[in-house]
Formats: sequence, structure tokens, C-alpha cells
Amino acid sequence: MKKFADRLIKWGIKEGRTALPWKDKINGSYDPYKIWVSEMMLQQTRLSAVLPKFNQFIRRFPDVEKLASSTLEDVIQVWAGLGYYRRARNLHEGAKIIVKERGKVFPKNAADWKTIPGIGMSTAAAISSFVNGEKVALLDANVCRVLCRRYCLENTNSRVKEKAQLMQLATNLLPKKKSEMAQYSQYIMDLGAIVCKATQPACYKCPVSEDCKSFNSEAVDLYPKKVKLTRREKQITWVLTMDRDLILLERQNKEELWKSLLVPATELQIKGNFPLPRKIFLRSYRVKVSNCDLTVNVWKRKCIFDTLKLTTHHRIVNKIMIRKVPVPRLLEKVLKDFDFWSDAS
DNA sequence: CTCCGGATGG
DNA sequence: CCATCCGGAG
Repeated sequence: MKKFADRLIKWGIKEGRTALPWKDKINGSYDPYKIWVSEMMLQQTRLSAVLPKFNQFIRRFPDVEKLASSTLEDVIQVWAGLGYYRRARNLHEGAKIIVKERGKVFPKNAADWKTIPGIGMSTAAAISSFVNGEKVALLDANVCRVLCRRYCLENTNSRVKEKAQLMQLATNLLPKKKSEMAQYSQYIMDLGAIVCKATQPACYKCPVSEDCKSFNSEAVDLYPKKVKLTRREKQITWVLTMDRDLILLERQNKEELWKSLLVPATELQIKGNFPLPRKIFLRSYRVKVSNCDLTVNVWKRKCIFDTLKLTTHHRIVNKIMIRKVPVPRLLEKVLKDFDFWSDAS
């Protein structure tokens, strides 16, 4: 029987994800900047969502210096719609660190990558195995699932001890040659994403099923054991403050949902002693956002903006400009529902 | 350790 | 409509 790594790589060359836009080789190696950006985007986010964003991002910020010298607002604007906006803030922060404190030199190993904001064990291992061919085991959710099935491990709640055990097993499977690390890391994640999927695994096309313990005992569905996540109820109110064809937004700066994006302005101050015009209820939305079941009650209030006390974090936009500012996907939907979103290109 | 943060595709 | 996908703060 051929070794695990050999069978995996042979499979990957045919069925794995090749031709990724961040994997163009220059002088035989990958651009660490592009690999870094892509891995940050790929945290918690599927490839299909990342692909168009990555291209936009690189067009706007072609290298680490451009990213470091841009404003956070610009970075967030490109990131808008991807979710988990802390990643964008971390990326911007990391770019400044690499340019200002590290002489534009990227970390050379996983341990050093881990000191960059937003980089943990998985991302550090992914980047370093791609860029430096470092022989470090990569344990993201995909790899974790592959190994749990291979060795019949439930991995309930992924406790520290189980993590260590998986890390040991993952390390044992690594290829001997450093030159195979980049392919190996990519393809073991691809195997998890394409074949050894969370639901409906396609074992019939798995290159390593012959020594997969759960496959051989017809118990693939038992591993890893699924843990149900608890969602919390949450309610928020959005008041769309409108002045003719303009809407008033403000930057979300609190540690909350959509931090650093623009959301409908709250707590309006009016100049002088006049009451605010009354608001009328539009409708409510039920959505699952992050780990909460969210109810958003949407109101509308017509108002003359000249009568309001505005600050620097307020933004006034019309229905053309709205497409060029960073708003949550949900707000985009709401505004489209109420015809405040121009379809003109 | 536990909890939190967004959006999507099947 | 449910499952999925990492890192860090507390």
C-alpha cells in the first residue's frame, strides 16, 4: 500500500484545487502577501465567497505596503459582505506591523506567523507550509474531520487533549519531502472540502479510504461527533433616518455585530429644543447572524439633516453612493426591500 | 474554557 | 433553514 501522503497528492493533482489566484508562482515560489490575504479570508469562509473578494482586494491593495498605507475604512469597504470584520482589521494591523516593524519581511515559519494578529495555529501552518514548505501539521476543520474519521475519534468539543492527539496523528502523516509540503497541505484540506465533507461524504471517490477506520467499519457518520451549537436570541432596532433621497448612517464602533461597518444612525441629537419627527414601523426581519437568532425591527423617520447634530462618524449617502460604502449584507437587503438601492451600474 | 463574531449554500 | 468555518478576549 502506498503511503497516505503519496495517495493524497496523486489525488490532489487531478481533483484538488489548483489554479487558485493566490497561487501563482513567481520564481518558483508563492507570494507570501497573497497567501496571507487568502488564508485570512478563508478563515470561516468558503472558497466560492472568497474568490471574487480576493481579486477585488488585490486589485485595490496589490502589496503589503499599499495595504499598510491605506485607511482602515478603505480596507473595510472592500471586505464588506464577507463577515467577521475583525479579520479585516487584523489584516490591516498586520500589514502595518510587517511594514513598520519588520522591514517589509514576512515571517519565515509558523511560530513567527502566529505572532501576527488574527493568525492562529491553523492559519500559521497553512501559510508556512505553502510559502516555506515548512513541515508543520495543519489542523483546520477539514483536516480535523478527515483525521477523526480515519481514526474513529469523536473529538467531542475539541478539548485540549484531543487536539494534541490529533496534532500528533497529523504530524505522523506528513510527507518526508519538504518539497511536497505545499501540495500536501492544500490537498488534505481539499479532501475535507470536496470528498470527506461534513455532510454526505463521498467515500467512493476517496483516495485514502482503504485504511480509513470509520469507512471500514461503515461508521463514517459517527465521526467526528456533532455538537449542537446554542444560539442566543437578540433584538436590535434600526431606524432609517431619511432626508429626501439621503440616508443617515454611522460607523459601528462598539464591540458588537458589524463593528467598523456603517449601520443606520442611532441616538440622534437635534439642534435646539425640537422633538424628532416621529418614526413609523416598516417591518421586522428574522435572521441568523453569527451565533444569535436576530430580530431586527426596522423603522423609518423623515428628517431634515440640517436640524441634526452630526459627528465625524456619521455618513450621509444617497442610493447611488450606498453601493460604495461598507454596510452589512442584511442592511443591503433591507434597503433593497425599500427601494433605497440603485440597480444602475 | 466559554463565548463571540457573519454570511452562504445545499 | 440548518450546518459550516477560526481566533482571541475574558
